[in-house]
Amino acid sequence: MKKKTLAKVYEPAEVEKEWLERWIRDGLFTAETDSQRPAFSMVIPPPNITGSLHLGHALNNTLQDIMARYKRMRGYNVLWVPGVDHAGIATQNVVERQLKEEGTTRQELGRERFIERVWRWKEESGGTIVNQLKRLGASCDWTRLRFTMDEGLSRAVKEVFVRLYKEGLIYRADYIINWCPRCRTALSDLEVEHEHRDSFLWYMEYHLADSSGSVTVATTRPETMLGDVAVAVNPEDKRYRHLVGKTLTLPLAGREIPVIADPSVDKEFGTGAVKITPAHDFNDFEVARRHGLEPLRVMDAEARMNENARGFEGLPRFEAREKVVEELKKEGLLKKEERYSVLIGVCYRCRTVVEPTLSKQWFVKVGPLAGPAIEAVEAGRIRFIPKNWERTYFEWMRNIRDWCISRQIWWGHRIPAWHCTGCGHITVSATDPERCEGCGRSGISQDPDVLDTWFSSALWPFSTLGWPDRTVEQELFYPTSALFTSFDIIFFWVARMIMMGLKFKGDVPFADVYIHALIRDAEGQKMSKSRGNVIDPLVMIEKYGTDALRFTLTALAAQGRDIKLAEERIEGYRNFANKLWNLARFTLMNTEGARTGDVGPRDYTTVDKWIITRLSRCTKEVSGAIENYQFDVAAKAVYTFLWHELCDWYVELIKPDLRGEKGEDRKRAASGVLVTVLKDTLKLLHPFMPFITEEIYSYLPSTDTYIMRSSFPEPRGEYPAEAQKTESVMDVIRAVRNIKTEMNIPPGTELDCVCFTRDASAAEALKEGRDHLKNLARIGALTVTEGGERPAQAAFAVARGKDGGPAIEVFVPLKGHVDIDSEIKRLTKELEKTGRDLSSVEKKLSNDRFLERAPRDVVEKERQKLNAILDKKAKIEASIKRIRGIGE
RNA sequence: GGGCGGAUAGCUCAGUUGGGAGAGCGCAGCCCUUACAAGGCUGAGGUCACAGGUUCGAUCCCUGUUCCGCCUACCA
Repeated sequence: MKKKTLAKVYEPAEVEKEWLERWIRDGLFTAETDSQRPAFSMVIPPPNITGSLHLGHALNNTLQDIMARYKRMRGYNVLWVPGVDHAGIATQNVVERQLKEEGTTRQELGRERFIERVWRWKEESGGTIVNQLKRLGASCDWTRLRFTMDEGLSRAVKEVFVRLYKEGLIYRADYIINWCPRCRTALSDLEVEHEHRDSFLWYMEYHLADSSGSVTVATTRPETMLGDVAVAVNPEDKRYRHLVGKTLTLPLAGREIPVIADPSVDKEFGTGAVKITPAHDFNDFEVARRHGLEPLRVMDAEARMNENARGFEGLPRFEAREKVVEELKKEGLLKKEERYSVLIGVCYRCRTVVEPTLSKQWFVKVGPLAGPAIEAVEAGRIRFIPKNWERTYFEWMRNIRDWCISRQIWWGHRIPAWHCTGCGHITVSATDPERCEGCGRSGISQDPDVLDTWFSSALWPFSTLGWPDRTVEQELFYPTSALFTSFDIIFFWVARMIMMGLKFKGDVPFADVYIHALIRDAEGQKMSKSRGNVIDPLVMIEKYGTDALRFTLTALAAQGRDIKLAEERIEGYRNFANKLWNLARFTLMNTEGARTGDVGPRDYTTVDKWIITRLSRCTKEVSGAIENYQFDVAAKAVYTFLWHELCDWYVELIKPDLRGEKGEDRKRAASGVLVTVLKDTLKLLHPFMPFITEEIYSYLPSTDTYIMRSSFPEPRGEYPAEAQKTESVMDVIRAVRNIKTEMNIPPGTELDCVCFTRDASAAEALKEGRDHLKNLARIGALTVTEGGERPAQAAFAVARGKDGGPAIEVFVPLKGHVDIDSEIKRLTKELEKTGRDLSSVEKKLSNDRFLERAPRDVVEKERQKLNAILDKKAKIEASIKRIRGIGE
């Protein structure tokens, strides 16, 4: 327990640094492998090694950390595995950019030296994101930090590749894929993003070889016509039926191509005749395949026209497009140019327009893997939260296409396949082979391609636990308990992990998938550097503290909705942290001579029982909400309890006790209760705001060294009767305050107060609470009776708790402060409100069908409501009458 | 084209078995009451997008419409 007085304002910087070091030093984040306690495990969605912490990371890891800390406090042996992704294309781009500045290229450097160079870069700059995550307070087991290019993980990748290949689930084939001409690599379908762009639809005329006529085709990509192998029409299309089977002369190229009939052609679009370029269009590829037509590739790796495009060779594709259009125009074959919005695919990394290209690539045959993955979710062995994401998952899984996994880059897991120069056989092996397994010759060379980065990510939940070896970690922690991620990588990552987990571990990789929000700016725009609307979490941490940032993200993270974040929100929760800080400061100022150890029910006053009741409710709500992944609900529950119940009311109510006005015993008990409540509250808050809670806890008389190691609070019991009594007192205080404000009476003015109530308990509460009324409503004499002569010249209000507590008539005699007009105005307003309530209830109760069909308790409730309203209305009316009487 | 989500106070959003509309911020007035002005007290503000339907009763359930997002897709 530290001993120093707290500063007036909470200063996070030093505090955060200190606790982070101590937590790690004392191994508080480290999972045990010899524990009997129940296990709870998660794997972090590995951020890119090139990355820097953004708000998405901050939210994702804050939520995981809340769960991890909560589960630890609940007694679980928690393993949260951290790690970083090697991010093939992104990382290679970073290093290539460096090389460019140095005036060289990776090709000049050579593969081996380039890879060395990337590793060096990783050692120097790759730790950034890890340190940023630590700074966020992420209680990952940092002793188990993994990297997707680690030796162990690389072994897992090879093992998986080999086994899938042997089973025929990985194959190599000539197929049309998405090609990025800038990155000069193949991309998977998911790595292509779609954009609308303004362009044209060009109508080009192809003549029949026998000059007996022509066909006009419409296209958005004229340059690919050089690779056309056919023109297709719908077999149902009467306009073209007579042409099917005839031969056309392809303009500019002079080749002869057939007219074919294929049902995929839309009669309504364009001219109803479409050119078929199988080497550069997905649909055309399929059509050509159905018709046994040989594709013709007309572009090279950088999307320049190749030797098959005679006359255009060497031209970049878009220049070729202009030239093709121009030449067709010259020959009078361009019939029309029509403005058209095209949907194009761009590389998710560099935004270059992707070129669909026929090439030899490696694929995963996904169908057989998808089946069990769908079944696991259907059967509820994996649960998506919120549930509606399951639909999205199914939708994609049921329409999945084979996954292109080879990338023509250097940084990544090299494909464990060796080509024989002699017999052409491919040897696939987890260990580097000496010779071809087909012919036994030694002339073999490894496939130059590397694997899609997501291939290794797909193995993450078990590769990080030591697979393919048998390890204790897998025994204890697989399947993991929960995965936290955002919806944009359900396909990239979540689905693939499920497939691989089921395939290689025979079990799902996680039980729950919690899909959290995406963060946008205050206007709802996605944050991006180009928009300049990025809020940097690190800057926010500097400015407001980590806890404030964490709490903000959490409080805004309602399920199924994006977060719109404005800096003011963070400021608001920084204020909350400061509120807590000052509560602690106040508590410590009053703990001298406090009872050590927990105080118990015997010590509780009515007011104590109220705050204990509220605390118990809050405790239940917080743990229930966290268990259900409703982190925002949990955060708001503590927020309201701490600020608006504990600080606004309880502390104010017991201040006299703490000053010793009720004797030494009560003083010590009161401060004991305060400490107890504060401690529980800190524990409730610790998963959300780890630093400030740990700091404050260290000043309190505690049995645990760390709040992080303490147990999550259990409810301390509820006292409904006492809670109601306190609420009554609070209601009267509010009524008096309201009267003073609305009557323009300075709050400090001492006025007497007369209360009428027939409820014995409420009457007792008010008598007991006399001092509270004096202190918090600043009243003079208090009279409490069942009823009787109503005070003349008095302002009036009916105090009644929200949950239908007993009615209390509150009179504040205004001798010397009478402002008849404003009181009448105030009461009239109140009367109008009551009248509105009345008519809605009366309407219900006068409806026979309501009386017949509504449940009895509902009807009874309405009757009581009616009585209460009528009662209140009568009282206000009487009061108005009396006041008028004064004026006359 | 298919799918998903949203429309509630000036702004951002809660509202989970259909039964008297809530919070935070902002705004207005008052208050330096020795934990906190990064504070306290009080208050104003809403035909719950629109039209139907189910029901005794709908912000909530169903249908349709409008507007706004997002995901997905081989109409060239």
